[in-house]
Amino acid sequence: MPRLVLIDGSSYLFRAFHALPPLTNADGEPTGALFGVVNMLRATLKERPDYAAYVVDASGPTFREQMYPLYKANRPPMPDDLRAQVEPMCRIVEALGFTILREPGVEADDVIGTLALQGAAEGIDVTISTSDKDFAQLVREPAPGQGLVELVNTMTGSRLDSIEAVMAKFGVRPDQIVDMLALMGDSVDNIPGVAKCGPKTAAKWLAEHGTLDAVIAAADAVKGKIGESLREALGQLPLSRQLATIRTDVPLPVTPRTLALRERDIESLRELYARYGFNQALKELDGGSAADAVEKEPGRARGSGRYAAPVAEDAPPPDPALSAPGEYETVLDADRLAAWIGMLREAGCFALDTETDSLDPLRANLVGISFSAEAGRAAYVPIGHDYPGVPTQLDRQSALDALRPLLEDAGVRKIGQHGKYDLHIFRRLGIEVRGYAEDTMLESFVLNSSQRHDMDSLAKRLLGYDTVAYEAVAGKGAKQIPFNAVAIDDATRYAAEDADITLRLHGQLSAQLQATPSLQAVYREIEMPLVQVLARIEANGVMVDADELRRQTADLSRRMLAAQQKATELAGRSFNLDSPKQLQALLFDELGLPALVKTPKGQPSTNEEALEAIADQHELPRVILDYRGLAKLRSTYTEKLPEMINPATGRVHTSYHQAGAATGRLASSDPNLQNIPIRTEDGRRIRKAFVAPPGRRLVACDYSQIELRIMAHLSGDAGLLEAFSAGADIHRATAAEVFGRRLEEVTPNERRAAKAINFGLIYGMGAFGLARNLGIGRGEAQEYIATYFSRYPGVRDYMERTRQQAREQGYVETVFGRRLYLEYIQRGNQAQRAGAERAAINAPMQGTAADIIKRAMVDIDGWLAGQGGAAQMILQVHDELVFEVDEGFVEALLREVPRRMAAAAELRVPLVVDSGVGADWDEAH
DNA sequence: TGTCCCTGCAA
DNA sequence: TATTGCAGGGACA
Repeated sequence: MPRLVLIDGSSYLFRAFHALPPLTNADGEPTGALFGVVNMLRATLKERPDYAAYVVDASGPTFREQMYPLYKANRPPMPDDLRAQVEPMCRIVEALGFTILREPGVEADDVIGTLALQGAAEGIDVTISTSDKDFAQLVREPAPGQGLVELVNTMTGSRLDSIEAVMAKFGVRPDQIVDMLALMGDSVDNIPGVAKCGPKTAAKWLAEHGTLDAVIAAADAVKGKIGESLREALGQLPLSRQLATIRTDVPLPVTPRTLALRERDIESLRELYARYGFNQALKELDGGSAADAVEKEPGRARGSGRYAAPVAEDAPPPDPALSAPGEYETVLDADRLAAWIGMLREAGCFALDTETDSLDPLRANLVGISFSAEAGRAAYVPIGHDYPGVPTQLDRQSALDALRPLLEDAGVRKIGQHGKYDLHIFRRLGIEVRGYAEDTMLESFVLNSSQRHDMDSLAKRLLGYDTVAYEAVAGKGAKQIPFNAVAIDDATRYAAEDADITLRLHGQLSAQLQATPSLQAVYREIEMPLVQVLARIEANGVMVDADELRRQTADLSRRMLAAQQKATELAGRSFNLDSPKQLQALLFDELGLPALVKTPKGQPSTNEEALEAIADQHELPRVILDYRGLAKLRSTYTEKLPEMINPATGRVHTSYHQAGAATGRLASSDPNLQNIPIRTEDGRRIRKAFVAPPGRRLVACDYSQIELRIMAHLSGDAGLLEAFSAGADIHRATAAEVFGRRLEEVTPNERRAAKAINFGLIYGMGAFGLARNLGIGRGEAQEYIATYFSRYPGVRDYMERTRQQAREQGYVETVFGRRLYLEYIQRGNQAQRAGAERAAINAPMQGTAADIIKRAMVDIDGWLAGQGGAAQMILQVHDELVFEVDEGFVEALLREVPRRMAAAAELRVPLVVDSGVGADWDEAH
């Protein structure tokens, strides 16, 4: 949605004049207010509004003075030092590309009010940039076809973007603000009000009566001194209300659409900045073009590259404050720590980061803590540095004890970058961080999941800033030293910057999120609540029977050896069975077997499909296939999992990546517990090693066919909806439709084919893929697909709509509004576009399923918190949740969890949850 | 030592 | 020429 920024120029000028020291340039001209305003405007430009206006008061009387001659009568004349800055300010504002508006007869407020409502009505999101609280009366929430109206105060960073936010700040709704202002009066503007009535009283009355008129009507009933004051003021109140009302119907020579931001006039800016001594701004002008060039390098494509960064955003101008080193303090004594804690508490919101000696949050030791509540200012508290000659640091326990009340205070909001890591560190030190409210990694993920979300990338992309690389302070590769061996001065540069940058990133990212309420909701209602849930699951871990795995390793080893001997015999020479390259030479060159499958690089493939294809021509391929299956299980699972047991807990703790999969799914690593085998007998045995401790059981609950159900919901196809509503076996029902059978006539083979079709549809399959999967001809596969679509026309239409939508807007959405941007859908080559279309088909289903289970996890976690530790969530595998449960609590859990999972979304088909109980994961599944 | 390639496990 | 991931071993610079 386009955005219009309306800047209340007069209010900023006054604020900056009084807030900043009386600076002058080399010629002695006053520049303080100018400096403040220019910085504010450059910050505004960084957010790249589509339209912008800088609104100031014209000279001469306004309608308010005609209405009430005493209006603003006691306002002192503008100081000369300020007056002198007005003209240069206008020149800079012009040169920056803003339109300046000055309307005689009305105040700047009325011009802003009029444009704001016009803009919102035209579907433009409007940001009013002001330090004047009276504008709260204009706040509007977005409606269909209409933009929102929000307030920001760039000086303080505060933002009022919803009715709720206004309520929180003033205790009344935006539409009650004028009534409140009338009751309170305003001594600065000389608006009369009720004596002794401040915001609290006004809000109380309005909460009771709703409107000023109702308060007036009920005035006789108000008791006490304040009641007398109210009755005395009655006559004045309607006038006060009128004076406080910002007009929204002023005839203007412009409309929002005529306020497009102009190209900035570099030459004039250079001259003006030089004249007034704005060196940082000047540097930005000169450095800007170089930074742009750097940023326009293509982003690193990831994975298949079917989607990646969407429209390459132009590099933001580098933050000038970043070109100078930030004001970073090393905190080495208790007094400074106390001072910082006081500051952070006062700020109410700060960025937090920890430094440790390991990447594994369940093993890492705390080395230092950094925080920042103001851009450019940050502190680093070293507490675990350890090298010859290290300065005296704060004692770790006393530092933690000092920080604990702040960190555990839910009323003080913390901002982090991948804060789940820091939550683990503090939890292991006995501190439960509360008020973990913002995570820049997740903000970035929700805004555009296919970009990178590490801090270095974010800083580069959003701030045009190169962070101090970890390698620069700790070295890299074999020479890397643990962070506790890094010199404290270097550590401060690195760690304090992390907190500083996190805070700045949040400023940008939260503003971007505000612009899209659906994304804001995904972030606020799904991702942020999930952070603590995932941290708990990771901390719980799962019990693994190492002895069982060792027995399996021995068994696998024995069978691998036999296969190896057999293979050597068949090949007539020894070779490395693990080497695709050697295998390729042996099979296709020496033995002359046909190479029917190619790798993506064009080499003859030795993968399963290729070996199966030649298994009837030679004995060797079958032996290799057997060997491979065994080797995979041993190297990836039975050997590795025992090594992953955390000695401190005796359990295996995976790590869930919340910003891992572009569709919104979680990913798991170290170890990956989302790909434990199940399909073969040998593989399934590994699940027997995932066990419950004595007195407990494992309970597994999984969604039945959730993605197909989502397809039914999204497509609205009558046949599919009916099948699910009737509780049918969906693959059997599909087979009956496609093959023209009655349900009971469907053969196992037909059901298998139907299942392949159903899954293929979820992945955007074509006839070629289905043919290969089923081992049938392309023509036959095409017929199946055609028949499927004729039986389920809603699905066909939905797929076409989705492609269309993806092509037109560049992204697709889940039921809950999560987006996946598809860069290559518009500008890729043929293959890339086709790939992007398949991803577009898949993402709404996969992503909605991810949204649903995430919601269920948050809900269930809340429920479990009240169950006294009788059960814990220990695994998530995309459509399945696994719990470790006291034996006596199993029944209760089975009553509650499937119900809550099924209730996590209201679709046009029921969500069905299956569950199982056992001593190990295999039994429970 | 770091990186790419091939392979294969899960939903 | 079927989606999303993680990870192992080999090969090579």
